[in-house]
Amino acid sequence: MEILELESFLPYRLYRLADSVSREFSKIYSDRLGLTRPEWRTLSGLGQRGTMTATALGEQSAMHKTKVSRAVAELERRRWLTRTPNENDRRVEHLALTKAGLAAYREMVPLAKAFERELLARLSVEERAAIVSGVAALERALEGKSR
Amino acid sequence: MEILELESFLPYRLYRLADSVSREFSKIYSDRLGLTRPEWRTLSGLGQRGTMTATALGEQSAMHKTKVSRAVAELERRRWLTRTPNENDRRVEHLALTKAGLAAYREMVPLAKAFERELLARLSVEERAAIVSGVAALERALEGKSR
DNA sequence: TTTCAATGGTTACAAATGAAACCAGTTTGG
DNA sequence: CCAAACTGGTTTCATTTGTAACCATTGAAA
Repeated sequence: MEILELESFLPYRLYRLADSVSREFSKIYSDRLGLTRPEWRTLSGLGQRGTMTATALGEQSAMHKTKVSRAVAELERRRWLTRTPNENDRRVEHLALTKAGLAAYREMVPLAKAFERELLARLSVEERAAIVSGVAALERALEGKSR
Repeated sequence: MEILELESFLPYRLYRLADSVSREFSKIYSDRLGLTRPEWRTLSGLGQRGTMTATALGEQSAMHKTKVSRAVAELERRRWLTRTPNENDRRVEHLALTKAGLAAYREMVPLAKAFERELLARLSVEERAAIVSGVAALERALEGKSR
């Protein structure tokens, strides 16, 4: 009978790997700042780009709009971001970090970079190149088709 | 000010990629058999190994024991698996697929393999080698440390 | 204009999840 | 023996998630 070896099945391995990395990383923003993943991504997107609409945030960070909506609401509650209505189109709001939000972002950036660095430091030069280019290749392969 | 580029941040890319692949693949077992991911993994684990305990299932397929418990309950409800109490240790149950469960498994295996094949077919030989060895390298790097 | 489809964003509801408490049963150390 | 401490597995409860319905506004078409 034909069997499937789960441990070698790429979708499974990929998911498991991502999950485990993400879980590890989440300790940083969760333990430290009490953020959820959508909240962290929102903080990160706004920190990086300055000002964005909720839709743009969702596109940049691959989040469903309800996730964005809730994350934004929570960060607003903490007074880490503010909304500014768009003059021309009153459906749209521009989101930006406050001083406090920016401070949190600034605290996170070096931690995130260190995390990534340390993760990659456990690999050899070739392995690092392999994972980076392999991921990039799969990303390209999925463009359009998925999502 | 130091910023973090989310789109290049490995944990994010990995998660996004895995999520997208997994979502795509889930259509197969979800649309076709109405299974959730934990259920699919349970089916797959038992199909592959024949008989397992819930704990073993959780280890093999990286699932929390509550997920396993619920997935097993659902597959049992469908009469796709049966439980047999362990003689020596009455806390333990051995799980195995029924005829119907096996039939579902047999239906899934070629689909899963085709999915993986088609995904990899979009990559060049080098890219395929890169993703496979990169993932393997990261898996090794995480052994022990995480989870 | 008025209507109708589309868009930005929020909300309501149901399902999936994780943490912790729990219930057997089992082992270990006095 | 007997009382912890432990283990396999389930259940409860609070939180997170996704889908779909929704509201307000805008743009396009008639």
